[in-house]
Amino acid sequence: MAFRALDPLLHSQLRLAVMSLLISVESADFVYIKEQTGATAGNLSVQLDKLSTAGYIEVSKHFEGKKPKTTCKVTPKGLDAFESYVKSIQQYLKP
Amino acid sequence: MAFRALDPLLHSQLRLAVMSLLISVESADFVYIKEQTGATAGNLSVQLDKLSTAGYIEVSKHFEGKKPKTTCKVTPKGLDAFESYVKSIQQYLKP
DNA sequence: CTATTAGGTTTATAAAATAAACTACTTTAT
DNA sequence: ATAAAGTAGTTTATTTTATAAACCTAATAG
Repeated sequence: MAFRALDPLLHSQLRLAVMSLLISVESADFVYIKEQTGATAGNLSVQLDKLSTAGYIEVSKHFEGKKPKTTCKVTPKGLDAFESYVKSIQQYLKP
Repeated sequence: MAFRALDPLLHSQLRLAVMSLLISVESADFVYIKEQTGATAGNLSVQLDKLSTAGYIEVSKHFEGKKPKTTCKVTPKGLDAFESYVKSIQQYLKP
C-alpha cells in the first residue's frame, strides 16, 4: 500500500467517536457516551466490548447506590492506537 | 449526534484511498489505482462501481490499442463529498 | 400488583468488505 | 498452429461488521 493501513478497530464511526470522547474526558459512563455519540444502547454495548477486548479502553462495572453503572476510560495502549490512527488517516485527507 | 456523521461511502479505507488519489492526479487508470492502493482487482472493481454509482467518480472504459483500459476521474460532486468528509472526520481526530 | 423506566446484554438481521473463481482476450514460447 | 501464461477486469461467494430488535434484571411510580 502506498497508503498506510487504518486500524480496523478504530476505523468505525462509533468506536472512533467513543475513543475521541474518552481521550478528552479521561472517564465517562455508559449513558453519557450513549448521549454524546447518539448510539443505541445495543450497538454501544457491542462496540465498547470490542474496544475493551482490544485493550483500548478499560471498562468497570459497579453499582451506584442501587443502579448499575458502567464507566470507561482509555488505556495507554488505546491512546497510542488512536494517535497512530490519526497520523495514518491524515495521509488520506491531504493528498 | 454530537459527532457529525461520516459519509459511509467514503468511510472505507479503499474508497477513501481511491478518492484521495484521484483528487491529486485528476485522472488515473485501473492498473495504476490498483498498484497505488495495493487492492486486489476484484475489490477495486467493486469499490469503483460504488463510487461511480454514487456519482463521486466518472469511469470510462475504452481500448488502448488492443487492451481494455478503464480510466477514472473525480466529479465535482465527489470532490464536495470528499471535502465534507474531511471536515467531519477532523472533528473526531482532534478532541 | 402491574406498568414503566433505567441500564444494559444477547441474539438476529442487514450491509460491507474481501477473496476466490471466472471471463475474455493477448502475447509469448514450442 | 497451438498450448501456456499474462493482462485487465467482472461476478459470485464468503467472511466480517454494523445495526437493530428483542430480551433481561432491578427499581420506581401509579
